[in-house]
Amino acid sequence: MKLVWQRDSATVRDVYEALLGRRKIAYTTVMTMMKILETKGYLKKRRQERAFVYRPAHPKEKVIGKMIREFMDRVFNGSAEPLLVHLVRGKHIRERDLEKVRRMLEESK
Amino acid sequence: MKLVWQRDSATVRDVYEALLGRRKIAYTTVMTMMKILETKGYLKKRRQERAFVYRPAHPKEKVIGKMIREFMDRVFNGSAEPLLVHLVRGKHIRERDLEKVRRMLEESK
DNA sequence: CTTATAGTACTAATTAATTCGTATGTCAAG
DNA sequence: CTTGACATACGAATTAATTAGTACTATAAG
Repeated sequence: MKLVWQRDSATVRDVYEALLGRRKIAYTTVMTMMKILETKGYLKKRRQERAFVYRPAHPKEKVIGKMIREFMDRVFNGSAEPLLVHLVRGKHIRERDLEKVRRMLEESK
Repeated sequence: MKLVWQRDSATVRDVYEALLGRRKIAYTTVMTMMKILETKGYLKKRRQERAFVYRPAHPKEKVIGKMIREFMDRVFNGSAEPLLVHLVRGKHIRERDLEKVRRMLEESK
């Protein structure tokens, strides 16, 4: 998914070659993965020339939002607050970013 | 895991009965799950009377911290800031909780 | 027309996770 | 001593996810 997002659209070959850099994998494996992502509704495909070109079916923001929500549901029974607390209190986050968040919160007041 | 945390310690039977409330499941299934959690280092067991009593092997905070980090790595390539931004901007979080976070941030300044 | 190439479709093998059954042991009640 | 309740150990069946192979098609080069 990330790879398709980065490129906004990508063929199986594009993704295949990008993945090859990191690990050994078969071309058809990538094909299968992308087909599954398609049937699950994360990618759309469109024939272009000989090959399929895949693009995201939904805006990235939306998908990530859904992932966050699922994570929250699973780990914190759906409430965001404890997650925030962890993030702020733990050493997950750099001081510089904290400052950014402070400002954001001020604005949205 | 959640169930053991809630109880601080639990037998297979405890967990089994708690799960039964939600879905049909076999006693031995729960046993296997807990044994796996043990070999993976999430639970410790200790014989008590006839049965094993399981307790968390690590403090809950620590485990959850690890899960958050893994999630961040996977989804945001390891940086916390975009996750924060999502949480604050999206409708994941109630106004009341936002206020709490604001206060926390002020204090930790 | 033949062949090499790049692609898909379909199927199959592999691996990992989940769920459960059977055999067996222990203890307390009768 | 026998039986029933309750436990574990071990192995196996099931299901889901991941990875890959083979057959077939279209196209462009020669």
